[in-house]
Amino acid sequence: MTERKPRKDAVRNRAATLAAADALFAGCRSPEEVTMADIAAAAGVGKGTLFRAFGDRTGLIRALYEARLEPIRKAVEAGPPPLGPATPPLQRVPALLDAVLTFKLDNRHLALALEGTGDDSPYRAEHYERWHALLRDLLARIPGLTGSDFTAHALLAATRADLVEHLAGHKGVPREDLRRQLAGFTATILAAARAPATMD
Amino acid sequence: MTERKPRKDAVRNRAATLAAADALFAGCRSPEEVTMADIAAAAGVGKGTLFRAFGDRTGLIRALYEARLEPIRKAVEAGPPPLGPATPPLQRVPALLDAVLTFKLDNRHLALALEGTGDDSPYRAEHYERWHALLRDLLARIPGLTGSDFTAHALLAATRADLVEHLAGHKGVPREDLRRQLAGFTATILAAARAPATMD
DNA sequence: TTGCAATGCGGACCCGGGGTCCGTATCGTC
DNA sequence: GACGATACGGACCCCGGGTCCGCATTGCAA
Repeated sequence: MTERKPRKDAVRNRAATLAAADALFAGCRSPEEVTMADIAAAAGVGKGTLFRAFGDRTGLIRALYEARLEPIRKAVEAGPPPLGPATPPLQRVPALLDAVLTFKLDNRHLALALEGTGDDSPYRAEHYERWHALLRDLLARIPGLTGSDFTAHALLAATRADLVEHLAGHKGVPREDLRRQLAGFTATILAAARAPATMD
Repeated sequence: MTERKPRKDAVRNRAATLAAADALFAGCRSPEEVTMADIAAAAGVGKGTLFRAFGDRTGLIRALYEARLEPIRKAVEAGPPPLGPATPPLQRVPALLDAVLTFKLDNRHLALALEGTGDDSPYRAEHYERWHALLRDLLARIPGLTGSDFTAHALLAATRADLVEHLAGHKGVPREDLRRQLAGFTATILAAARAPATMD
């Protein structure tokens, strides 16, 4: 009912804008130095068009981000192990976190831009909710683990875009090292499930 | 040599500005809606004075933040246990993290404002470096724990201002609950030191 | 007390970027 | 080919961070 098929030039412009924005963000040190006018110009489009299509800056970035995230989302929702739903929690949790980390490594600019919008916290984004809920439920199914809700938040916090950027970008930690570190950290927590903590 | 004693009105204005800024940040939902002009007006001071005293917006916020942080810093550097240097790592690490969390709970507005400046990541701030180095060294002294550097980052990430705000502010998690959750999480990691993870 | 640098004050001003508006061009249909 | 609906684009507005410079205060010295 509220479904109006969009005009052809609209879709083309939308695609052009996304491509241009992606390129610009990828080629800049800080997402802040990419202005909306830049993107419009690079896409060969007027600013009005850009704002009509995405609402505002955050909308544009979010659209880019989710487009990139799509394959991973699918792999998680209905893919083969170790990411897919048929995997037991003890293997799936590390796989999920590694997927998130890998994604942020591959899309540093986007993740940074998204978290850096500043209008509201990244925790209100729906994709964060999804990741968190999934992780929490998996953790809850692991016997011996308590505080799955907070633990899920904490694990995801270890993959925050600016932390990844700081370690991989600024400090020069190699990709595989970072993955190993996160895997080790995750394993530490999961291992504790079998030898429950005594808060002495 | 480069030490010039400041004029009296300068110190008074500086103090007035800090007080006004603190009050304004405390009374607003989002730090973004407090403008420099607002602060200047509330302090009964011109914008020029404000920028002369603190350099820029980040400088002001940082000054506020560090002033508030001072007592904790001292307690950590040369205070009694469990925060002081005489405490063995297994007790001091949880104490430190709880202190950080408590501080952020008590100064949500400041912490949010500081992380939200957006000009560069919170990981470049010197106080972050201090916390991280201290935590890392403590963790390194715990036998059986590996990856102390990353673990320190991850633990601190669990106390990020916007996460705290999301849980305590938006989701309404009570203060004591949050502290317990973080304590539990920390304990989980420390406990794993005695029963090392087998990354099967 | 008065003179005189030096230091600080303040608010008018600038600038750059996000977001809007509306006359005009394009699309798609009849 | 014509005409309503839809989208375009860039001039325009607004607002906030940061600057500048003529003027006031301070503090030292005579």
